[in-house]
Amino acid sequence: MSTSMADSFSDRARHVLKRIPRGKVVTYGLLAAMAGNPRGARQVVWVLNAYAEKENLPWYRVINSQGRISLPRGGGFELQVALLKREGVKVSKAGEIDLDKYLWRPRGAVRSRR
DNA sequence: CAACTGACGATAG
DNA sequence: CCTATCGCCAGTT
Repeated sequence: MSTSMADSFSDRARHVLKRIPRGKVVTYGLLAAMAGNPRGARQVVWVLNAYAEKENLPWYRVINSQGRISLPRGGGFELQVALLKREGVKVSKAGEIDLDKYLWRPRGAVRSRR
């Protein structure tokens, strides 16, 4: 195949990010894992800062493992909450989101043992 | 090449 | 529940 396949973590992370459905969210760590590096949560942050705006990525659909908004008040928090609510995601005043309800589970990856 | 930087995460107290 | 600390990893300086 082509030799120009970057295949970098950043490329994969951005790719996954674009697949997050409206109204759903993923955690930094989960996104990193889906991109091939379970421990690349911090790289995800880097990717978001580096490409989100440029490539119009749904950066606001990424939250931390505790189900909370990571951005600080006055530093993006408000905007992220607004964008999420706009997609139907309920966000508490403290910035908490119900992961059981909104976490994106690609292809029933977890096989919800019914 | 060493040090630094993050919107993190798991763990310990 | 909360703060502190350490480990991770790629991109920057």
